Amino acid sequence: MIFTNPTEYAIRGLAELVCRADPASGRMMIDDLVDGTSLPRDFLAKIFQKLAKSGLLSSSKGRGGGFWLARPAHEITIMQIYEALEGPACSDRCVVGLEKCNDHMPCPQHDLYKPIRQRLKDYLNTTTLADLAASLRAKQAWQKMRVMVGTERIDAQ
Amino acid sequence: MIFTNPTEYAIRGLAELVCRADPASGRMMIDDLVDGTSLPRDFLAKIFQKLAKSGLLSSSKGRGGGFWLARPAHEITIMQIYEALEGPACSDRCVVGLEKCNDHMPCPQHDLYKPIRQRLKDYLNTTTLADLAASLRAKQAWQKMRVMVGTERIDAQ
DNA sequence: CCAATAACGGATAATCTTATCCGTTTTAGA
DNA sequence: TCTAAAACGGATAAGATTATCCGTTATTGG
Repeated sequence: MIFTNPTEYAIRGLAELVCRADPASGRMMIDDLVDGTSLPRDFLAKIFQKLAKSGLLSSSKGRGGGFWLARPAHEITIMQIYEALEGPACSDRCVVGLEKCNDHMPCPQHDLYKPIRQRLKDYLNTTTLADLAASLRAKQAWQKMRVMVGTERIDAQ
Repeated sequence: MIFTNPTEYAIRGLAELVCRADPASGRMMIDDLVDGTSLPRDFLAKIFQKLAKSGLLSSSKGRGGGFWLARPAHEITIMQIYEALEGPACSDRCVVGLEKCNDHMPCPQHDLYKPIRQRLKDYLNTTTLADLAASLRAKQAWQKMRVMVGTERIDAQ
């Protein structure tokens, strides 16, 4: 509905990175990052390379290499990830796809949809990787608890 | 961002239908509907056939045939068009794509995004073809006015 | 009843997205 | 300095989406 496949991989991959990277260096290899998850190794590697080029990630080759955030997790927003992968201002088209619709030549739907679009943008702009990592940790703790209590099959999937 | 290409074509095509069909019968042929627009004839025909199968449109073959709304324009919502083409409940996944996330096993992001998703759904559920047709008419009148005043090139696309 | 016409529907093509593969380059540790 | 290891990057494959084509079927007006 909102993100493409690669963008979702990126978000999940980055959240995993923040959660599980070596605390001292913040660094992690793709192979380590991927295991325990269902993220596709090669494809995610390509995506991370793109994120490195766009300046969200840093990387180094060779032994001891890997990826790490180019700046603190609380300074990387979902919007930045989104735009790095799907291009800038990719959320500004007319909702209903009428032709040549923008703020200067609006159709009435444009104005009706505007607050919704704005709300979404606010979410994307204020939610950071730090938040996502916290969410991921919370979710994992939650699942672990459920397994212990033995209710994990009740409403799985 | 929200709709696929075919869904946008459908929305535009249906809005055109409502605006320009024969007022008495509400009926219109694909060929007439398409001209004057940039809508792709054959592809839109396929989409309209799908909408006919799903019960939003009625159609008849042969001479004097064409398409017409199966019920009044104000009773057809964007959501119905959307679901006819992209499947039911297609807007309920976890925003950030964490695995197995739903209302029973939420991640925190799930709850944060919920009101935004709800807002969007409300819009899709309350906006009807009648509204879209009105928007289309307003937009066309607006453009016509601009052409007459001679300012149409100032901020065109 | 015939011919023109319009939607129908299956086949196919084109394009874009998603995914994988593999040789290359870089780096560090032994 | 050599070797193993890791990201890099180009090529390619696989699949899904988007789009077109064309013969078929149904309908109606003449």
